[in-house]
Amino acid sequence: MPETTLATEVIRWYEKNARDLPWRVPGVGAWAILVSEVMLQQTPVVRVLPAWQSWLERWPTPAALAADTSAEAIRMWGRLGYPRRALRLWECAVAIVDRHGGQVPTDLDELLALPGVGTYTGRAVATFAYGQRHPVVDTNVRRVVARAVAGEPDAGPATRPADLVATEALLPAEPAVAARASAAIMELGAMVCTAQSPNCVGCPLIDRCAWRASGLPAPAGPTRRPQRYAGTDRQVRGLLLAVLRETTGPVSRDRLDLVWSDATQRSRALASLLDDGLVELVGEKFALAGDGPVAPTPSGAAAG
DNA sequence: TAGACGTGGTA
DNA sequence: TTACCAAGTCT
Repeated sequence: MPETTLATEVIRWYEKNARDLPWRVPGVGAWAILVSEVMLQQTPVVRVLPAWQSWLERWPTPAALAADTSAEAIRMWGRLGYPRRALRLWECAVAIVDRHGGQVPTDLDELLALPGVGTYTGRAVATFAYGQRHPVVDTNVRRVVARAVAGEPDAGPATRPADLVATEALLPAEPAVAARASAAIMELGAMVCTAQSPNCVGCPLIDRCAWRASGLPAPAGPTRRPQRYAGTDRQVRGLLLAVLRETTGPVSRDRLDLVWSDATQRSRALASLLDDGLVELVGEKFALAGDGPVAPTPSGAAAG
């Protein structure tokens, strides 16, 4: 058994091999890190990079975003995917201004209470922005721990409390070092211990990996049903939203009818967008939420 | 807890 | 071309 800990080994590897990602630059604020974490949810780094830059140039603080409309946030989100994240991030900015004086909270429970901030994102912000000691468990970390520690070919489909416990057990005592370890394990999962074809030869854990030790057993079988996209409501929602994103004001139903031939599915998709709060009804027309004719401003003359 | 929720790149 | 996958969250 090696004398060093798993965390020490991975941190050492990280020092040499970490990518130069802008949200990892020392001094980057909590807001910038929060934005990166939300954008990174289910979205590859290469696509987040330019979006993150633009977003922060326009809205360098939660207050700046909160002062703008949710419609602008949804527009700026562009084609990153899962546009509900844009709306939640905007709601998040509003909540940060309302409840925390414009400062991203440091307390984990307060972070977790923010819209769009879940088990992973809350701990990621508390850890990477504030240097606290929390298990930061994403799909990469779960995979590394499942393989290296548990000897299993892959992690389960969702993060469970047990995953947090197992990861916490790997963290060094010192908060700053634990934070480093979390970033390093995540990076290892993203760059080396990948889902598809792990590069075991380049892995710092090769000599202590339980999965490797048991002969790299293959995954049991089809873990989940494949997710189709073409022809789903999801695709129709995307088409509908794309039209609204590219238009400044409200759009007629006739215009939206052009994006999809099946009226039933079209209506269902539009209804779900309204239900999600991504789209709003403006008279007979439809607009991005917050893009309505009258955006009530607290300082405005209108009484309301 | 399983399923919904975008989008685009790679094999 | 199909299938999988990419730093999850919410219901």
